[in-house]
Amino acid sequence: MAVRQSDFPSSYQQPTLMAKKITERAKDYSQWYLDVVREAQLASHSPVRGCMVIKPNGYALWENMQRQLDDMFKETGHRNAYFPLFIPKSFLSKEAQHVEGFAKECAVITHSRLINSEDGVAVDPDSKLEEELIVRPTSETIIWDTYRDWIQSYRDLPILLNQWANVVRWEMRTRLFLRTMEFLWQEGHTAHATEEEAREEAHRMLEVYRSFAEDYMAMPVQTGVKTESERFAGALDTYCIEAMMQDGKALQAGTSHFLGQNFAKAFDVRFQDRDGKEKYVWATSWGVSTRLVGGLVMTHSDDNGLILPPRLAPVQVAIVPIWRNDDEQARVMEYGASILQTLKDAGIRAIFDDRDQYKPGWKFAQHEVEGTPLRIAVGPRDVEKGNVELARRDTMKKEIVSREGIEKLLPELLETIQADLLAAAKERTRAQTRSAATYDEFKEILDSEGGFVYAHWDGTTETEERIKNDTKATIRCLPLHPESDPGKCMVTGKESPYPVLFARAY
RNA sequence: CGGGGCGUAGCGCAGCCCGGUAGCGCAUCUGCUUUGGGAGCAGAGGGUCGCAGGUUCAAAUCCUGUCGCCCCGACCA
Repeated sequence: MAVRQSDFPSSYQQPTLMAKKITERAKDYSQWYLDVVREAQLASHSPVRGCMVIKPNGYALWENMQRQLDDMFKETGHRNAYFPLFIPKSFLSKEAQHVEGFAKECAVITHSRLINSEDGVAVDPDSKLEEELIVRPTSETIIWDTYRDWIQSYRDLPILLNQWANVVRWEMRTRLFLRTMEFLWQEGHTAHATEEEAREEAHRMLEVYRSFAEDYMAMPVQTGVKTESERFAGALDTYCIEAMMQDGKALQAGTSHFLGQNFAKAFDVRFQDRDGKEKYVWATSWGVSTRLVGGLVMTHSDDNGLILPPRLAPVQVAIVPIWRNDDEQARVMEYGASILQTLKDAGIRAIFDDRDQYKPGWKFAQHEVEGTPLRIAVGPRDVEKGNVELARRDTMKKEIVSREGIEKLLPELLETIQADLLAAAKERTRAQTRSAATYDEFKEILDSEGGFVYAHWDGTTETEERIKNDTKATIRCLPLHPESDPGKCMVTGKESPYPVLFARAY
């Protein structure tokens, strides 16, 4: 795994918050989530409605996600590029379903200037734009407008690009990380000569997301394909990864779209193929966002705060020194510093928390609430005996181990924690996944336990809509490679070839 | 957009019903003592009470308006 040495984050020098107050999960999950995000100092609400300030702790986590995902994109042949934040209004209207999907949530730029006024500044009415600009809700349109100029021949294909960017969707109801009006994400946009190749690409990137979620976030996911009503506006097929949160609600954690030739036709992107004929290009797009941070919080954390999987934790090990007097301090500091060096040399992201304005107990609590996977405490007794006290965040268990060999022990232990978190999340998700034979049973499960529910469905949008209205549950996805398991739709009794996955979702 | 809540010190809040010129905890600063699970004592600094009107001798408090944010429901990643 890619690891990086880390010095003490500068944010740690700043005053920290008052005594932590985290609502118990069982009491109010929604409030618990907000409390954890606040106490772990991941993000805070901004002065702007629905937007957030991502604080250093939260951003470091996002950076680790970015770094890993970016490596995975590069490994699958993609390069990064950057397209503008602003999109001419006319571009949005070129693909009919795409417009319909995003029209209701676009920020529109109408003027370019402010003037002085009695209350400070006002919009200068003389600066009205000839063509209004849309703040990108996603970049298909401007990218495909550009691809038209890049593609003439089959030799120009495929184009495999990704961009890291911010996007804006004017949401009515927001929640830190899970749904904000502005969010950070990556969006891949690829162009292919054949349908088969584009479909392969969409599946390849879905697999990248699945493995990232499980291998790095330790967040098990269900993969599948969306129904027509849940499909990305403008896509022929939307593939997704769906994760189950602790409270029994599903989270769409990533999507990969097979766009067919919709955007190629809308933006007139054609190429001359080997056979000399002119054809429209096939497309995909795929993305994950800072929403993943919210998913990570809700997958692993507990009533004591954040729990981070070691592979993504900005700080993997925090070393806390303990002493009583100057003499002890000198010895403990030297001991701790040497351990820090040992860990850094072993490629572990470690910090030595030698701030003397905080007592050890305070630091213990702080590193716990911030989710640091491992804590090492070193005091005079440890110096004398050549030991350290190791504490695991996930299990909250402590043990004394010899300082000798920690450069081997700790990397293994971090991987053990990573594996244990995934196993625990898998087991929880398994327990939260059920099947319902009848509509009554379906409702009963949703109201009592929540979670994923497999049930038969007749394949119509009408029935899907009715279920949503009755129960607030939606079809999260249809299996990618369904095994034949025929039954009757739990609502209409019509034929159903296989069960599909339902849940109430974020 | 409907329902609810909240704007008072950096953060979290009390005070408002019953008007009298602003307080508590944490944080910050100084000093001393402390340090194996969120330290103690003593002292200190810090606030246009969201904004604008109005009532009044007097408004954080009452009235009107306005702006903003958060939470719960209808759309979405």
